[in-house]
Amino acid sequence: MNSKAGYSSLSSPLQSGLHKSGLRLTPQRKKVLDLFQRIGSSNHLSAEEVHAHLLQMKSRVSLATIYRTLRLLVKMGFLHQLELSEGGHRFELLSKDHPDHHHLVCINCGRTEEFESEEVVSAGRKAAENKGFKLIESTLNVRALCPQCI
Amino acid sequence: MNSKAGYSSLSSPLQSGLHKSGLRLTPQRKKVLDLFQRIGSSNHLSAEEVHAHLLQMKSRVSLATIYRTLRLLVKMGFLHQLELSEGGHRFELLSKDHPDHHHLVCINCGRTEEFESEEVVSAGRKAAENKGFKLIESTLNVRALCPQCI
DNA sequence: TTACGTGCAAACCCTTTGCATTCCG
DNA sequence: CGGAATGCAAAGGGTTTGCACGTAA
Repeated sequence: MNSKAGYSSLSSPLQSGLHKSGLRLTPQRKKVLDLFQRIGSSNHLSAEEVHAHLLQMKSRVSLATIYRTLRLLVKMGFLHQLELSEGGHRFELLSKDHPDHHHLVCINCGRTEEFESEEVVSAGRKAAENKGFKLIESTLNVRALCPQCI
Repeated sequence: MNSKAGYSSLSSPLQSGLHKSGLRLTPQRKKVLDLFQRIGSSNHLSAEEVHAHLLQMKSRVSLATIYRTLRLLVKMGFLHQLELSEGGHRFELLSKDHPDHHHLVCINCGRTEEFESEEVVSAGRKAAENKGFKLIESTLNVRALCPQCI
């Protein structure tokens, strides 16, 4: 039933999420989210890169629409926006089997590794509690040099 | 010998650091660093804000020079560049009595609190070790809502 | 049919840069 | 004096927006 050949014509999470807010499922929105799902959750793409990837698969989506769509998908919780690069943001798929994680970035070549850490999560939680803040998310960015760049 | 009551005419850290590299101590560079020292290490200023603060104290320093100076002071280790705001970078004074610390930011009003955490520091260190990276710095950014904005 | 969404280009914000002039050492 | 630094304005990169047309529901 739910195999590779079968496809879920019955309202994808994206479609139902959109409809709930009176928004529409457009081919462009579908293509952008599909791209992230196809490349997996460990990839971090910039808006320009999303644009380029789609072009490669013969889908011309304007950059303006890509920016609008990325913002929307972040707000809807499908994507996560990273703050790690110097020039511009990057986005990654947010999935259950790939929860709270942090990034180790080589400041020389940009290579990025991910890791998880319960201590970091609890440190963020404690900090928020101490100051009376309501936690939204905490992200640890580790700037470093990768083996090749040392 | 010394004219006024106790002043350190003998080469400030800024001056000696600059001279070591064949660079010069200019009034502009002095004013920017002085500003950060005057407001203390818990303030996070954007380039525009530095510009405005200096104007208030009747010092016109061009924005271009402020950007150049901020980059220089970061490279020299006097300032630290934060990655937390959506629009543009912020800078803070780096001092010994105010070491490794992290930021709790209200995503609504921008209010920022600082905190320290040994667990976070060691989590970053471990992550770098595990992947064979050479650690440079690790910063935890906690996005949250402050009491007033909840 | 009718909002909502798209594409295009212009506008925007933050930051950097080229160049003539100023000025530190 | 000579090279470094400044100020100005223009250029630059990433992102947003106004508007007319296209299109999902």
